[in-house]
Amino acid sequence: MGASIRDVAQRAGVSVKTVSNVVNGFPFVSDATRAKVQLALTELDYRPNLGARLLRGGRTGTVALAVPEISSPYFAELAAQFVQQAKQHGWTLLIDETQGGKDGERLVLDGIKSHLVDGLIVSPLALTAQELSARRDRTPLVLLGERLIHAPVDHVTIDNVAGAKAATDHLITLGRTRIAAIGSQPHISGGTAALRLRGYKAALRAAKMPFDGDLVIPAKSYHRPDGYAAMTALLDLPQPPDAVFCFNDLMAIGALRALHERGHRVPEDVAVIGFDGIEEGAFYQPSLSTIAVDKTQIARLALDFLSQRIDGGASAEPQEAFAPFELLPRQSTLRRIDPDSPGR
Amino acid sequence: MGASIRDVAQRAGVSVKTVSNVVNGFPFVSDATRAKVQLALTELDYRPNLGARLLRGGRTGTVALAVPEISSPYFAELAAQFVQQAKQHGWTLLIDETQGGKDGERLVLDGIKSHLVDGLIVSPLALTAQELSARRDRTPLVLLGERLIHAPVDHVTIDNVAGAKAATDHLITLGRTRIAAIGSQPHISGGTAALRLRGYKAALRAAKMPFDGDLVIPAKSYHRPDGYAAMTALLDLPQPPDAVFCFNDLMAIGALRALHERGHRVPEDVAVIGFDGIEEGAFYQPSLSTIAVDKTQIARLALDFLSQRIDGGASAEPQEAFAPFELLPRQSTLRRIDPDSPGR
DNA sequence: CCAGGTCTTTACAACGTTGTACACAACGTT
DNA sequence: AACGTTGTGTACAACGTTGTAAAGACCTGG
Repeated sequence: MGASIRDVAQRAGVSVKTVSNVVNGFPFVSDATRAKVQLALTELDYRPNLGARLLRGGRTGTVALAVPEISSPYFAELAAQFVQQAKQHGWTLLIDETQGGKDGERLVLDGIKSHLVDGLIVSPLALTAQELSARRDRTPLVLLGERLIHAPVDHVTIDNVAGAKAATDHLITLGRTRIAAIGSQPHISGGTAALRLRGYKAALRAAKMPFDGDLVIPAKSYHRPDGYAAMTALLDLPQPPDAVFCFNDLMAIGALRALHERGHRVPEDVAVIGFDGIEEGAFYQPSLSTIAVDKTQIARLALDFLSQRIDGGASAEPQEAFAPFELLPRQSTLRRIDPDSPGR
Repeated sequence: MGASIRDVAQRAGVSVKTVSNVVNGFPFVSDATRAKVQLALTELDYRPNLGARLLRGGRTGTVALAVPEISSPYFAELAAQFVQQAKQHGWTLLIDETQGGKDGERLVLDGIKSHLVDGLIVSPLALTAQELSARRDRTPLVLLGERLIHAPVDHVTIDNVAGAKAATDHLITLGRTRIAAIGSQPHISGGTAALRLRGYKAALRAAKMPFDGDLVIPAKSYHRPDGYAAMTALLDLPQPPDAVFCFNDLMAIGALRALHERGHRVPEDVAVIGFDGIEEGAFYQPSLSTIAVDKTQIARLALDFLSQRIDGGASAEPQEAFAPFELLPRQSTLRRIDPDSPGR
């Protein structure tokens, strides 16, 4: 066991409370005693017991981020942003993985480790607004992503409809006429997939282009193999598309892979654009055009919300914020292009 | 505030200790009282206060994993393994990022959040054995990676020399004669880079091939742009190589990108192999040959060690374990190959 | 020299939990 | 009838910290 505040007090010849005051920077401590205590503090290598502090009603200085899948580049990069930004708030970030299932998400929300974290940021995939409202735990919470947008909880997202529309518009501007979409999720309403599909449709409508249901391929898990399979299916159509909007970058990379294997040129035969802006896309061959979401902003906004909640800006209405996105046209859509210097 | 054990006791009409006994599965509680308490427990939605438990000397059920960079695919995939395996031990995993610096690593080791975690797994980049031994914190610790191999601490790694030799052997078997290496770190001794370089040299020696220092390019941070820059430098040599062994997959992908931009065919003109076995490599164009390390095993071994330490297999000598690796030959080295089905 | 203030330090209680020690009942054995 | 045994429940203290309240030290001005 390490030294307790009691040991320090004894060594410095003062009361425990005085030590506590020094440790916590309480202003009214004379320089003389402060020095004595500091000395004892370092001599004994004192480290406050977080358990006791926590019990006393304090903060742990820890916030948790729960994502569906930490090995997915988008979430890994997002988590990295959160780690850094959290540091600036003086927080340690605890990263957890829900594995996309209801159970995992409910577990986190129900606060397995409640009391251990000061706040919670969750990127839900499966949970419904109903289940969310039923939660008992009182830990401050911020949601990420687009589900549950009507839940009574702070929420950070991006404008998925606008992003999807921008992606599709880009393909239209290039003169493509049969534009496919990969990643719809017909059985889930109100989710990211539904919003991106809406943006896709809106762009087609605005350009007075017909909507062809055969060109919309559903996907379950948004990984590379899903994009690969979807693209394969599209190429098997009697009339294959000349452009594809994938609802995330990972599927876009799977699609690019399928196109190459089947001997189609990108972007000449088929243009491909993704969504997310993961680093992997910038270095892929060809480099992947994408709608890059501002992960730094997402982290910043979410942590600001959380900070407010924790510091007791209590009563306030649930807030919502939108992080910006950016169209990054790269080789997978731009025909004539000098090899852009990688990394961008 | 949630209900405390006191509230439950009152409602059930028993003492607090009895409630505690029920909660913790203490055997000598009659079925009648047990039922009463259970009822009160669920009615009040009781959740034990971890702070108090912790203070009382218990465990938190949390272990921390500290990696240099969570956004790097290798570490993200590794972390995902740890999350899952930790779940099987009944632990929650706290992921932290040291950002590769000494300060970050020392901070973790010195136990900012000591008392909060039952154990610690650290993948050190910068810390020396000396600094490690000086640590005061008594939290059980397991190291990952190859630095500090002589420190008095449990350690999980892979045989980097053998892995690097296997990679280089593979290139030699293909008949390559000018084999470059990307990723040396001349100023750091005993680290991963040094070991992989040693394996590379051993393979050359065994094949009676000359060692050419010009073909060994140092790299600082092991990211895609580092591989890109290194490959560019190699191609500018009067006698460029016909094969490259990159010390990790990310740099290999950067190298592939550079080769493509300069119009070289892979593997016909230059064969490329990486190290790590990240998912990204399987889908790259061309798919990346690699030495795939068994991340599942790494996580399992490390958590087993930690489990032993925590459960007080105290006195035991520091242990060391090696996780297996596997040569995965793919398109970036194999000349004639039907497009291998992606994902492997 | 004292009242009243400011600055500094302290004793005490409380946070919620569990280990220890003990009380009490019910039982079977001498 | 007295005894130990076994099973079931309880009171109390302690873990390390900090908020509260109040005591002590030291000033200042009347």
